[in-house]
Amino acid sequence: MTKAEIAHVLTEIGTLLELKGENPFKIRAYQTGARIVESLAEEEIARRIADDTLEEVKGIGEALAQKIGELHTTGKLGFYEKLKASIPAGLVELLQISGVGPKKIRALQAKLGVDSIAKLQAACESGAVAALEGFGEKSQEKILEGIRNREKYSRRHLWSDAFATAEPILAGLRALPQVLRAEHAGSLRRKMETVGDLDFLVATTEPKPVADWFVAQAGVKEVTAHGETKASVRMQSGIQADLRLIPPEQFVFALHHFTGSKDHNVQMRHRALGLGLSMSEWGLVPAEGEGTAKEKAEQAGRKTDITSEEALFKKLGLAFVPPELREGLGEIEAAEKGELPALVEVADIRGVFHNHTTASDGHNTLEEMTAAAQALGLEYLGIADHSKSSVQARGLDEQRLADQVAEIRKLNASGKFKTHVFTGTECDILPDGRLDFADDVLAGLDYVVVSVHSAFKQSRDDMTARIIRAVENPHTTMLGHLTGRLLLQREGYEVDAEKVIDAAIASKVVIELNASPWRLDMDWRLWRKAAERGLLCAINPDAHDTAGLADFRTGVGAARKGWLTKEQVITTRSLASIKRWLTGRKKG
DNA sequence: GCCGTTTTCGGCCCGACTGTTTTCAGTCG
Repeated sequence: MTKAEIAHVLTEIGTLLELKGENPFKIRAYQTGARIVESLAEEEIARRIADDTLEEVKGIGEALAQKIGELHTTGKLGFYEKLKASIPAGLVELLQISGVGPKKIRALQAKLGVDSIAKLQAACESGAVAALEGFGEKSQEKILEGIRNREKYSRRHLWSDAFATAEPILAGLRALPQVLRAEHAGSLRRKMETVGDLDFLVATTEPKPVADWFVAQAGVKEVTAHGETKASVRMQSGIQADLRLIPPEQFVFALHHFTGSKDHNVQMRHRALGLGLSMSEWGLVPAEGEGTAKEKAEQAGRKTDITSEEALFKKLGLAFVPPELREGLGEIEAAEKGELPALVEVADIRGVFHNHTTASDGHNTLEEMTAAAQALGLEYLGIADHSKSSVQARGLDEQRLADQVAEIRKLNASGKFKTHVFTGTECDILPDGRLDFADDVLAGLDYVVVSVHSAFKQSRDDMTARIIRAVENPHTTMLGHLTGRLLLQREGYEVDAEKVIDAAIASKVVIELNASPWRLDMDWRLWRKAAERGLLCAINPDAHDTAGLADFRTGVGAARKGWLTKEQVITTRSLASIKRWLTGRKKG
């Protein structure tokens, strides 16, 4: 079994145990275990199973090590099969309903025999749920509403869509006279590729008018909470937005807390406890003594010297951890040792490769794209239209490619734009790993992006060998979207990323971080280790129109999540440096 | 189920909001 499949089983076990009413900490152990498995390299898991050292990984004990080993070697787990058999399959889907958790599900099953969404709906419609102890009319209504909208409400959203929704809300909050400071938090601030809901934090001494504005703003479909310190709304798009109203002196603690991630926060609290401090969204207070954490924090908050996240981290003996890194994947250890990377920034980007024009499936002409690149301050723009096999995308044949190259050379020579245009292609990787153009055609271009656009259903081994063959072609400059995934729409094709990365490093081929909001591929989780081993990254917007060029900014967010520095991202290099690099590759 | 320069047992983050309650459980983040 692959690590992704193992992690999936561990997560499933956690969910099933939850439905059984098991010890919450046991459940968390499985969830943590799943996350740890995901964070390890495929080969490390295999090695640790082989030499029986899985238990040395923090968070994995005897029981988890045994289960992971069994899954990895046999592809099955007796414990999991039995557990699954003991719980009606329909119970798991009940968890999707907003406001319904494990305890309510167990009560509904025990007293009404509910074991599916259909039965729950029927029970609500007959009024049986409202009559149940611990439930009432409102609960019943809420459950029905949750059933009706479960798809819409549970859906995640592309980071860029979430950001587009959040921006005007944040601006609206900042414009209120009672608001001293407002920020967004959560996975949006951490630049996760998808976002579940929006979190807004406001520092204020007059929370009521702020909450009132928030629940009454345009685009609100439903108000789900409206309290003293918190308000929640459901927007028309189905995305939920939460507002937290915080006294100014506690704002920094809340900002850190609600930025998360959960794993990061657990580790931070643990660290604080080790220093005799209790950490919460309210503040950082002595762990000992009388009173609730909130009471202590309120007293401490008035005289706290911590007024920035930098100071908060410093108090715990840590360097400032940028929000993108707060995933509980080693950032705290690195911050402690002063080994956090200086992350690449949007301002570092000097150019972009892999963009389309009307020659293939783009919506803007070469000149329009170049003008847009110049307006973005980019020194160079790579044009990489599709090759002839991508018929659906009007891929260019040899003649049309030659015409385009001539057009680009003419444009560069004209001096019309400051932005230099590189000639390239997004050359299809054919099912057997050959490229869609002959060597002499490829040799005439400034650079070559190779991508898979067909035969997605090949076996993992075939796909891996296919891509590696393409990567090893001496004319290949960079590999496009490693997995071909479309976030929230389509899984990527099966491929052994580790092996492809090794091949790319060996062949001095760059892998792109496709910055299209739907792709963000290669995934940020793979970048840290790959870059440490020497892989270079190109942040490519894969723009199909002028507006799409700016997506490189979204890509920078993903690159930062992957711990990438300016040096590891080739598109931060100057035009002169890139020209030297491209020429050098041709000679070498 | 995991972990340990306080611990091999007893902790494991903790508070807000809602709806059902008459003092609190469940859910959520």
